[in-house]
Amino acid sequence: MENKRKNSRKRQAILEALCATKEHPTAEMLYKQLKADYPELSLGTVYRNLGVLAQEGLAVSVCRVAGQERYDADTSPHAHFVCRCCRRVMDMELPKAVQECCGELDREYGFIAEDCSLTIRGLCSSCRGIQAS
Amino acid sequence: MENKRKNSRKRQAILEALCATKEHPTAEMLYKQLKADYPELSLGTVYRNLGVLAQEGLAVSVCRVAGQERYDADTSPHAHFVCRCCRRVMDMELPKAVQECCGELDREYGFIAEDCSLTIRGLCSSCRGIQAS
DNA sequence: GTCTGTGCAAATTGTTTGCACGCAA
DNA sequence: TTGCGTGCAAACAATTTGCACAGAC
Repeated sequence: MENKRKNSRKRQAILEALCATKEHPTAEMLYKQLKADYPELSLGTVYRNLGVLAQEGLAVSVCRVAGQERYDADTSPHAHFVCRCCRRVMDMELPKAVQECCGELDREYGFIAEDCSLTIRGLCSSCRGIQAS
Repeated sequence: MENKRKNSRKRQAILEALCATKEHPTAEMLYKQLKADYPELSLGTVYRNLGVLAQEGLAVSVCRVAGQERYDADTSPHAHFVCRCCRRVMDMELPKAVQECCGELDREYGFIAEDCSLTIRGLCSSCRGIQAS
């Protein structure tokens, strides 16, 4: 019944890298970054550990951008803005009404809300000047 | 400059099928359903036309469930509930605060909001009794 | 006749997995 | 020594794409 997980240096490194950034990296971005310090690291290990960390609640997969999943170690309730031009993912405040709405789902629909994700897509402040369409 | 698109019977059928359901089907679900009436239909055509319809604003890809994208012809602002057990996707009301928040992104962050998606995951009323974990 | 739409199958791509070995406990 | 963790490469699965032909205009 106990947690049989061992301390793995690589899992630790993946979590630390994820905690240290606000970029909401993809598995591949993490892989490339960590490859410098852990030359023998493999992409499969990154995916496997992101899965483990997600199960443990230490990380979440935030949304998909350009076909790739983005990960975040910040599990507090917040919303995300995704720029369709530079593809950055940025944190935003989550309107209180959304959190309240989750609590009311039970009463209103009989649903149990376990996870809530608000994602807004558009153009960020840097890209709005560059791009028109 | 004109719309050079021809009326394609299959594209029409795909859009109609999408309009007629609240199931937020996957490309494959649409394919299987339409295959009855259009035996020569191919899955690639469904994907291609979903892309075209999305570009024209007649359909949207709503969210990913179990690795597959779900599509919707209802492009009015609303939220979605995804049951992790039966994997149904259901419409919900979008809190007014969320729509307001989109309008304020410009002032607050300098972002231009183009699309807003609120997705809540959990257990639906049918599944909550069946499943515990 | 021209040009868009389609079937088909191959290609692409993000992610997962099997296996043998490595390493933490 | 036990059994989780990892590298590697193959497997997978959803989606995309090239090409030749079909059908709408």
